[in-house]
Amino acid sequence: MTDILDDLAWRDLIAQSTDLGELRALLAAGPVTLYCGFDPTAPSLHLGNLIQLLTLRRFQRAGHRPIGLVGGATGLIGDPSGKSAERVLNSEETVAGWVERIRGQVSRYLDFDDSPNGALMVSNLDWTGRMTAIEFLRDIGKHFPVNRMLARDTVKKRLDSTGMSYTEFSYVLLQSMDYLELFRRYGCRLQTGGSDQWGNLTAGADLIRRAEGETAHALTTPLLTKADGTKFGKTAGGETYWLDAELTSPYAFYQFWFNADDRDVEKLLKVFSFRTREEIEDLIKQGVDRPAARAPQRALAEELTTLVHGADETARVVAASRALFGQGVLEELDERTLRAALAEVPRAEVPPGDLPPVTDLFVESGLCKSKSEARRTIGQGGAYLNNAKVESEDAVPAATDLLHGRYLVLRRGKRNVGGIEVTAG
RNA sequence: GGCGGGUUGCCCGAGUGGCCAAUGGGAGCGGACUGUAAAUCCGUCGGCUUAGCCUACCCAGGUUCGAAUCCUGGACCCGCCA
Repeated sequence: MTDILDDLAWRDLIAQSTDLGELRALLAAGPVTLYCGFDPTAPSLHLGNLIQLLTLRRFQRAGHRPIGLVGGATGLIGDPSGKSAERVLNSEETVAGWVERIRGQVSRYLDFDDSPNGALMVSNLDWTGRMTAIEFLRDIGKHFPVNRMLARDTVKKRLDSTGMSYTEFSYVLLQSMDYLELFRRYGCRLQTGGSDQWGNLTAGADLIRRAEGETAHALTTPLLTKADGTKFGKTAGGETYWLDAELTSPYAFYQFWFNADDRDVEKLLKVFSFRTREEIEDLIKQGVDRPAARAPQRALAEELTTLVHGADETARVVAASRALFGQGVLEELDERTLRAALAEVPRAEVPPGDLPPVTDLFVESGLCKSKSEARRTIGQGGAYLNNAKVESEDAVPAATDLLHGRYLVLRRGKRNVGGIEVTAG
């Protein structure tokens, strides 16, 4: 088996770490218990969190025991790391709801069994909830010199600008206490996270050394950036790609990977794929040799969509993508697949009877913002009805155009697909 | 408090009485296009019942046949001086 640290290094997944040599020796000596925390700051985790989830999974596959921690307590406080201004506190009920959802998401990527490296799930509310303020201040607070806390980057930046409440100032104590608690309960000796978490991770390792006189490690992954300069995991408009099918449809999720820039695909495969180094290098080569085949993008999209949404869902979105982009013959699609495909794209319903003009349908489906835009698109030859170019601005679909008696597939340009369904009447 | 400059379409920014739905750049969108990629080039880029009409250049009034452009009042922003 390849060394887990070598593998992570090859994948460019190591940004900062405490003593790497020591960590390597520790990992070689036997199963190591490690953890990564996920704060409930939204109803779902997103692509950025996925890197951390997969890192835990990689360690588990290498024979180590991962602990997924959900921040039932820390989510109530708000991590100031990387934030330029104080955050608004979420209500306890809201956070509690998010904790449950995120717990389910984290579980999905780890294997829970009775083996020595079976995963664990915890919430830090388990040990902070019962703690008194006096205990916290005496047992934990005593180990944190204020002068050192003030020197932390996160704090310094905020003191120079908008300031920071005592609540957020204390955040690092809670997260450090989590590490100490997991060290005591499970012998946890490694905490992973994104590079913005470096301060929090090392603070936890420090606390373990002060309180227990033992060495614990921290390892961070670099922040991913895209070749075009936009933030990884965000749409052009800044919208986030979520792991929850309700928030980001599996279709959109699949399309995100499929559309990956050639310049980014190698990086993405290394970071997200569980394929071996040889397989990944082979895919990259295929991409270079025959870019038109989009082999690396396709492999990446299918692997990640399967991982996050399951094989059935992936089969559906692959079929939907092929059909909607004109590679399959729409008329040959069975109704179930067509309906599933259209469920993934912007669409509208129209009442039975005479169909409205194509321009109206483009607006109603959300493909165009106004009728002028729809007319313009048709004039520029970029409008398609059932994969056939719309030739006239006055075009009106006929009843015979309806697929399975009730569906129309609209497309704007090469990539934007929309659907129309005639409501049952 | 005094003096001066500014506020234009998604963003930046030109426009000092009719030729202004408003130059130019960016973003976006369509096409060329081989690939649902990038780059490049071309086109497009307020709305509508589209030979026309409606709404728009910070807000409210006014002058004028006609105002983004002139006048009056107001709001906000920015410099310089106290």
